[in-house]
Amino acid sequence: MLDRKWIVENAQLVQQNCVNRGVDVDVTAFVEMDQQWREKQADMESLNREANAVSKSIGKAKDAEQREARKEQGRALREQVNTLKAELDEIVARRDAIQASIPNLSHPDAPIGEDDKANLEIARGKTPVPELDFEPLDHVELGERLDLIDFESGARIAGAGFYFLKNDAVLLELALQRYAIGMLVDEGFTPMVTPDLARNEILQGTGYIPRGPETQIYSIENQDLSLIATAEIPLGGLLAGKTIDDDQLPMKLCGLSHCFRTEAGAAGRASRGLYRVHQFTKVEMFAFTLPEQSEPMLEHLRDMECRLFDGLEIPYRVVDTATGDLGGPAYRKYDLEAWMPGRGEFGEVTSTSNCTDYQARRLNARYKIKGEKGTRFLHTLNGTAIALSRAVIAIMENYQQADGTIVVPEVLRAWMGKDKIEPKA
RNA sequence: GGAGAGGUGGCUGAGUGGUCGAAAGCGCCGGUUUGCUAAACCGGUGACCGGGUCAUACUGGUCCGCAGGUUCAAAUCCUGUCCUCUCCGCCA
Repeated sequence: MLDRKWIVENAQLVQQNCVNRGVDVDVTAFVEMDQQWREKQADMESLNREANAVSKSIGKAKDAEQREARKEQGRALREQVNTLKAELDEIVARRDAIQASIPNLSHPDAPIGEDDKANLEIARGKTPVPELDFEPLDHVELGERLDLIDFESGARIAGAGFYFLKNDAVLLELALQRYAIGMLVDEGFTPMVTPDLARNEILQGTGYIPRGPETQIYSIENQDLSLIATAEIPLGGLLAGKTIDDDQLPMKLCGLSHCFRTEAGAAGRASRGLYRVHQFTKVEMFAFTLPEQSEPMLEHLRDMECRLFDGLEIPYRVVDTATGDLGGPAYRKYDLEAWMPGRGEFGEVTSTSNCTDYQARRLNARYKIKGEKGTRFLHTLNGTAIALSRAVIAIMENYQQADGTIVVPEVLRAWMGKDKIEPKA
């Protein structure tokens, strides 16, 4: 969320930003409620002061009669405080609800537009989109022919959207994990295998809504826990409620986790096969930084994504996400979209966002500059290193050969122990 | 899963109903002393939300894991919850 005082002081700018992002928020109402809150707060504090004074004087009362009189006075005052407190709570609840729905500010260079159609292609990967001299198959077809993915059994065991990876697909997934994590560790990221579940409090702190009609999140019945949708959740939660020294920043982490998404109502041709599933494995980058470090860090995360996909020699484009497509916490976001011959179009494979202090404020993650007074909110960034399911699609489809086999990308051969995926003899 | 102990400031740790936002020590900051360093000595040193100020000063409130409750008054009593530690059971 944004800082309350800052919103009040920049109401018009905030309102305009909401418009640019296509979010319907009444900032004026927020400002009014904040004003009311401040007034009532002052009233309550002065009543409290009185009541405290009376309470203190009871211990020093001369006799029982005086003591009883003061007790009565104290009771009456506390009564008033309670009434006022109830009103105040109500105002705060409504005010905070508006505050929570206000999205982050947007980077001045982010393209302004309603939805993903306004996204701006800003770069291409090193590998050009190939001209195939045969009709390419999509990964579903390939997976079936080479016995790599068993959607049918996945559906029987857990429902549509679940799958078994088999045979070389498993080796491919493991090779990709090892490839990505290796490269990240070399760049100073601390690798972590995270919990696949998190408390709802942490989900909310990172900006995910655990329950409700539009939720993407699986929650555990009778427990205050949900399955994570991304390692961003536990990694962001790592510093929730904490204050760290500035000399520990920037902090670069990479998390390996499973990701679970309900994907309610998202079926369709474009989400066939592995493209949109309920569970997948992902290597995620995450960074906590000082405010002045976050913009260069976003470029760094994007560069890591490019290097990973250039290394795999997969054609892709980089997209600068439009304001209307940013989602609440992101100040700026880049997506990598890999060429997927089976679909005949680019498909999103990574996404990296600078959330500035928006996420940190909700998480209450702060830093302290040594020798200075006070604390301030960190900046947080996240970026996909490799989302296994989608990277697997890109590899299968781009590396398929006319003879139906799949060549293994050079950089993965050592990890896979082979250079070609072929039908079993 | 069962039994027990405990969660207090940056850290260690005292505090069982009012004089406690909290002793003491450590650490940290400033100073004195001192060939340098160290030591010693003196002083200062929590966070959050308001009011106030150009900014200070000044000032009100809240905070002792978290959430409730009892009371005029809670770090202290009660309930729930989370976490940590020890023992037992179970298990990869």
